[in-house]
Amino acid sequence: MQVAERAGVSLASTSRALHGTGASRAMVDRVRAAAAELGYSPDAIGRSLRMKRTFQVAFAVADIGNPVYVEMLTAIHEVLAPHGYRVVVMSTGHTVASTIDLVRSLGSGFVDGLIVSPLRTDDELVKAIQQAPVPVVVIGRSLEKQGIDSVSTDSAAGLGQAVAHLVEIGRRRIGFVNGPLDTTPGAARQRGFDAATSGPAFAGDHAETEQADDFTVAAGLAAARRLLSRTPAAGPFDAVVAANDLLAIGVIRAAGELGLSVPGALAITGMDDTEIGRVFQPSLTSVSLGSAERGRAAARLVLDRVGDVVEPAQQIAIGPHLVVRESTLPADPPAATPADLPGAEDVAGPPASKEKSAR
Amino acid sequence: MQVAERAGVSLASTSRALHGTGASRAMVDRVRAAAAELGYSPDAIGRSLRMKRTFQVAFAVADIGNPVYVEMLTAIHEVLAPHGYRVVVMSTGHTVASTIDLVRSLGSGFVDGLIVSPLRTDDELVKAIQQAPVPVVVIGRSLEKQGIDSVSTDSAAGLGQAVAHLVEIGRRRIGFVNGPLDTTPGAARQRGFDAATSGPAFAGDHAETEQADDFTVAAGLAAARRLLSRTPAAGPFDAVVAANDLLAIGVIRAAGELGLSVPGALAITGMDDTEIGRVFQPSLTSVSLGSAERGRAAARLVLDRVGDVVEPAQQIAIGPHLVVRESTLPADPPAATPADLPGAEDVAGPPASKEKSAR
DNA sequence: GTGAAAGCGCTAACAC
DNA sequence: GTGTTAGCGCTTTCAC
Repeated sequence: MQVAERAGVSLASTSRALHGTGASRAMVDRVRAAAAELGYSPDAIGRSLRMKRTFQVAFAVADIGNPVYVEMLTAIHEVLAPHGYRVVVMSTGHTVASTIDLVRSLGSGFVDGLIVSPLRTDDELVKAIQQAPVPVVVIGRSLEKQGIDSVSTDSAAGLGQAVAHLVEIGRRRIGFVNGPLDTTPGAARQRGFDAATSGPAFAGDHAETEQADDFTVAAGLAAARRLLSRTPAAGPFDAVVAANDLLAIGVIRAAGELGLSVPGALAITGMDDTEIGRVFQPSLTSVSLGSAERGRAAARLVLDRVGDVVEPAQQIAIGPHLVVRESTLPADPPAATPADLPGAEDVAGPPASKEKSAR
Repeated sequence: MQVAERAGVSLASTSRALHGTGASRAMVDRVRAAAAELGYSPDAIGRSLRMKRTFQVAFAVADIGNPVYVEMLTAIHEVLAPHGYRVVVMSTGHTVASTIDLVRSLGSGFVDGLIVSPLRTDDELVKAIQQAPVPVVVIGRSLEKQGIDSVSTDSAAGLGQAVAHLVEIGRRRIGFVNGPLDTTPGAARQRGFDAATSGPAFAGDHAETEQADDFTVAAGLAAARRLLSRTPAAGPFDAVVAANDLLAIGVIRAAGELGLSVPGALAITGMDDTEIGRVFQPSLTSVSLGSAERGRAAARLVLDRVGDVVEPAQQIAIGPHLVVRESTLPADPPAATPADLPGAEDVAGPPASKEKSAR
């Protein structure tokens, strides 16, 4: 700041001039000019120390490479950046313990808030979040009762939508390829499948689950091989519900290996409605969980909180909705592309830069 | 810090005890205990102000959603996190001007270094980078002569590899679907294609370029439709080289529309070797540009620089290499999946968590 | 509307 | 090996 003082005014005035409040036109001009000349921009750290705000928000997930989290990150960034907030990417690690460490590390005050989507949760983590020194928003299961801001979606209901759709197009023997049950999404989706396929409401003849080791294509392929090698008494499977798009693509590949046409012999649904599913051949029917929307909602929540809104914990729910594409088309069309790019039908969301890319 | 002083020692000792240097066993134990009791962790901002280091590095690209950048981000994070560095995600915007603004903003000192991969570059940006107050590493074209650390790859040569491969498997009439020419990658790849298909070394009969509006699936589909609607005098195209994987997938879809089998009637190559290409049906032959490796290299470079290594600007080149998959298989196999998951053959790189995902 | 001065939390000299 | 002290760059009272 000594530098900008070359404008012949005090430190205080310089600060005031550069940062809005209470300075005369003349002062502002003078200081601005001097600052421009010297190529000066105020030090973010000094500012942070004084103001006790870093203008940074952390986004933490287990695996930043996951398309779903990438969509969230993009959305979060888009909401936060215009407000002058930077986004710090962090990893929760794969265990609850490492996630707790992460939350505790907020104590050093390098961010004003945290958006976290933990794969696994327990009471200790909940407690750590409750005691966190900065606002924390959880994307995942609802924690309203625990007094924690959260953005959730009903993936169990989403699974119900997928099953209902398959039954509606005449499928009766439905397999479910799920990911690890000890994860929050894995557990929720299992609940959804079980609910949808048990009781008199289920019009199908058979329902069966096979568990994949992970939410990946490779794991989906392996699990689907196991599932499809079995033939239920009611007859061979005519549909498979996958717990996410990556698993679903593994299932499609397994179907290919076995010479099963998709959707002719085997209809397949995914979940998350990711780009990869939209452009796949056949394009993938998927339950959208509104990843971008959840990201935006979470970002707005932290923004509220850091702006010292002190209302009680909020819970925002984003409804799942099914997007029907080729992989569950009633008739088995030739391997041609539909008139427009698959996925064109569901450009309902924001006019975001979906399918954008380069280099 | 007043708090931790409850341990009955001075501020300085507390700092020393918590942060390594020169404190007795007893002191360390005592302070650690007190700190643990009070749930204290040292304030990152105060520390930064004093040390003039933020322990943060920014990673800036035009579009964080692009799979290539996601791979880089993951790799960068993996290298930096163990060294105690946080990663701040930023956007370069789509114009050179906005990228220049970004570089200038480093003046406020919120990060210790920047890794940037600009789509477009000009002299002014180069100058801004040279004058930047913190180390900047550019991923893209080589800027060694300009005294800027850079990590580059020879995508032009990579295009040559793709063309050579197609010629080798007997293709003679090769189309090229490129992205915008006014981008650094677009220009380089055009140069590569032109070099590979002109002069006596080219054993093919015809070479022709069609430009897409963007590096996306949709743009690739549109461009491929235009390209394939033309029939060169030498005969219909029997191969298409795409400037990246997303464009290539657009080309595959266009081929589907026209009833052209891939690779039977039309062999197709992509570039970037992304997950989406690896799992696609048919899996995509692609020129790997070592995204993760470039990310790691860039991260190590900034790490060197912030550790005040003062050597002259470095330039690290990552060689492109072709990964052959189904989309250019000499014979047209039935639509079955190969024995293992496509892409399994090229797990040469790090044992990274490729195809990892969840939720 | 402007200047002077205090102090955010920390680490690194510097004495002892 | 430990305590004392200065000061990093900024914003914000508090006087004027």
